[in-house]
Amino acid sequence: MLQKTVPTNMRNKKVVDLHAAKVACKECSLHQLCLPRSINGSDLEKLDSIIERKKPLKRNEHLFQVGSSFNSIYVVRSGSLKTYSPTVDGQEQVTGFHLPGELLGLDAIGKGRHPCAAKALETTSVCEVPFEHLEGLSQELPTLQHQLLRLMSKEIFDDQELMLLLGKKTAEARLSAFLLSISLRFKQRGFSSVEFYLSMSRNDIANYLGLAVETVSRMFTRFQEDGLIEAERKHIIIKNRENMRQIAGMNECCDETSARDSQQSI
Amino acid sequence: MLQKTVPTNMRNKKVVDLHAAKVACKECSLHQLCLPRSINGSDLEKLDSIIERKKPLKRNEHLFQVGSSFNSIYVVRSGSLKTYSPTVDGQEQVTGFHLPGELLGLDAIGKGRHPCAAKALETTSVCEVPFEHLEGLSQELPTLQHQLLRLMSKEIFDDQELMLLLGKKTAEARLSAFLLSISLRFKQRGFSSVEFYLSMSRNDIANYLGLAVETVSRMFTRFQEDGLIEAERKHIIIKNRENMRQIAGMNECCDETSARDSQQSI
DNA sequence: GTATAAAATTGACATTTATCAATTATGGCT
DNA sequence: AGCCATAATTGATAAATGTCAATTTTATAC
Repeated sequence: MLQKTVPTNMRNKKVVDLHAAKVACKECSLHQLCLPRSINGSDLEKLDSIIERKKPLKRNEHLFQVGSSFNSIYVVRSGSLKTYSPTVDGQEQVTGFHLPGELLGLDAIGKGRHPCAAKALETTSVCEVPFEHLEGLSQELPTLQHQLLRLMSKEIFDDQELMLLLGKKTAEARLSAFLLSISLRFKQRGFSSVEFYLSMSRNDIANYLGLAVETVSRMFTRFQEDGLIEAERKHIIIKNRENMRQIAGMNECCDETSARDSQQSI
Repeated sequence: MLQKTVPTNMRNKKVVDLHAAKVACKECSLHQLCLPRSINGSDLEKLDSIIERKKPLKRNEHLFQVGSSFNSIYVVRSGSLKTYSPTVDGQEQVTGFHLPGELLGLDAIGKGRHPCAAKALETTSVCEVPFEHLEGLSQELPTLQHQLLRLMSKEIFDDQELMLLLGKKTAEARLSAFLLSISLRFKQRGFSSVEFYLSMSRNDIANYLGLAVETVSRMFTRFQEDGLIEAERKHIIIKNRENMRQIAGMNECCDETSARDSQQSI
């Protein structure tokens, strides 16, 4: 049941609004969790039976709030969300954006409470995976346990990359890396990596990258002047990926690595 | 076997150089992994049998290098290490410091290669836990699987806290939060949270916090002028924890939460 | 114990990015 | 379709932190 029917035109690489996109199961991060070759049909049904589908969230609705008790992890099916934590001074820190096929809630296992909130950036639907059931099933199915550990490890790895960005990079390097990251993730989901729509505001981007909105806005302007991108609001076209890589301080290998990894698991 | 004999004077809260400290097993992050109440004697032996003790590392020796293949996770027994990733421009980004009882290598599970290197900051000994065996044993022992997931979740959570620090906080807030974090971790291991020795250089601290060495040095000076700490090189005494909390932008609850969590698991 | 290298500190200055303020554009709603 | 709140852009200025350079202190090696 997870492998939602996907219109054929969605499978082709084309500009697509996440709002309308259903992720192909083959691209879904749960692919290895729910459809690994090593799991046979009846085991698959077991997994399928523990997954609950929630009714779609509207824009700005919360999937979970800060401090709410942790019961399930979630997988984005369509749309997108941001996760954010409150800071003492009443602000918020955006900790991540979540596209179809990506998991939410892994940071809550330890304490049993969600340290961040998750809010839909657009109309969004998710699969809910009750954690107790997932743990139980992982106990039976070694490949499922393995995949779960891998996905959590990937999360740790990705967070460390972001730490590097926040700690060491200039504003233009941060924005460039951000756009390339989004581009790659679209590509991995079978959509165009050259032309896409951002579902988050400039404010959210700035917050995520540890910059002021104004700085992000200026960087968008500069990138256009320099012919790196075309941007009209949320509609982005990557014009010169190679230069953007250099600005982001990425060597080609980074991109390759990520791409390779994604084929393996996510 | 993991519960290494600890001199009684080490169990008391006193100033201690990590160099000489062996973590008490009760404080060890592997406590729940290797000695959970729900695991009986024979199961415990199974776990014990898969753990290998490595000969101590000397200062500046590597536990693993960037890109080396991932086979085991490691737990610090005594001493301390830093983990760091190379950046394109030949610099490095310090991604973490690891005190006795803390795990290393969780970020490598996903790709099967270590994305960062681990280097001893002083004479350091570690337990090596072959990952395949750990996975296999987790398959048998639900509590072990659960604990492993919890520890990975905690790592994700901690990384997100650091992201917040790097993205939103001033230099003084970063250093203050850093010192409080170290202080708390000493406390959790049964050592003084007021007076301790840092095993890392100012350079490493600056790198970790995304600051210039000079800035860190100036902040140390300012903290002393303001009576927040006494610092002579690596020897630190916390004089005014409450003010430091405020500067770090932490509400009291943060500290509590961390402390509570640590009792539960780490 | 002395020489040498490495680490830490301090000051002067440059640069980046944040902040404040004003304007324009956009999207949601009736 | 038009109004209003929100989001985005742009400019001017200020503040924080980085960079460069010099000095002092500490650690390491012979």
